[in-house]
Amino acid sequence: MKKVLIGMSGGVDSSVAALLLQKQGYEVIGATMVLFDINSSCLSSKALEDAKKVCDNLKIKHYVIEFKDIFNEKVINNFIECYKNGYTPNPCIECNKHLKFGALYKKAKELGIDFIATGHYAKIEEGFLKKAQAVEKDQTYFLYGINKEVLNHTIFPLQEFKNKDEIRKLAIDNKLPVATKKDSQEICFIPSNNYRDFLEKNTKDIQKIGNFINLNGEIIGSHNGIAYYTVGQRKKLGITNNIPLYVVNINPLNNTITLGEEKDLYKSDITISNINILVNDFSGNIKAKIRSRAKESSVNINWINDNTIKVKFMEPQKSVSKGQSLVFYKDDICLGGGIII
RNA sequence: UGCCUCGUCGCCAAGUGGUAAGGCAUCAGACUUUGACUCUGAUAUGCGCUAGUUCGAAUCUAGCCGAGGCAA
Repeated sequence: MKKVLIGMSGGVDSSVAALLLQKQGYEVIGATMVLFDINSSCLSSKALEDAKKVCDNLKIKHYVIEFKDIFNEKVINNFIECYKNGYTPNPCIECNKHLKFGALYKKAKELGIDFIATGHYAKIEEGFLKKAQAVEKDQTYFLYGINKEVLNHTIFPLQEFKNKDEIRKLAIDNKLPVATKKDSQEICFIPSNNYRDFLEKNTKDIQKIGNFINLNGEIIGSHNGIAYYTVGQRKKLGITNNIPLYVVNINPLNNTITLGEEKDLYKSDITISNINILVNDFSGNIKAKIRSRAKESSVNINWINDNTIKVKFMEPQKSVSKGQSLVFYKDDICLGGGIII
């Protein structure tokens, strides 16, 4: 019997995924990763209990695996450093790369388990990472960074579902204790959903008041520190104008933030680094997007070196933020991507 | 000191006798496994103050207070 280690968050998706694997005849072992101090978040201890309950329910083994150190290094520190330097991090992408499809995969191998699984909405076919059947829930954007080799040892049991309702229905029909649990959406280690508070509590010297300037370089107000803003942001600027103003640029060198109008947010030329390519044939009509829920657009690719690509979009993209990821697609295949610099 | 102009939400600003538009900011929801964006909703019993004219005043009148300008 094939063994599979499934990452269980305590939510509906990963619980149903475990159920499906079991029905498909796998020997399923549940694993919940403890990634940060549980006391700091009641949500997290609840999540752990829920995962356990589901495993009891399915009569499968459940491991609790501590990855605090690696999470702290690869996700939280990275998160803080990015914001300090005027970048806008995407912690979920880092977590997928280093934790779920990094440390967890390693752990599975140590335990003599060949496959890992998660409740992600994505598909794996013939070694390709493809968009989920439920396109509107597709999460390949968050998965482009994972190691290609790991793909061949990964199962996404939710890949054929058309929508979330079907999954919830399965959970209810099978009496999973988390069937009606609300979807999570905030950054997992910031349950308050306020990353600015988090930065204040977890770093020193992050508040550095500086100037808001307009496109002509004139000072038009003062900001609370570049870490509190991201390109494209409109709210919480506190600057009045007859038309709305947006952050168009963050300048860490002189601690200023440039504000402009909506029309000033569009860019066609984007450079990325930290490239991860998931296919052998990276050519043809390639499309790309710069945020999970954006529409893809055709691009031209220009390799600068092994780890840097200049990407030119046919349609200008709005609010391009350094630190966010650009992900390539060809039809429903996710080709890989990189981080905007 | 004389004359002129102006004073409407935190900011800008409609309204010029008929019962307070709008934009920006702010707040709250929705959307969303990042950050943002977006969408929806909320926000002045009151228009510098005090009297008066009128059925009715932010809108007219007088005085006062405040801001700016012109003149000596």
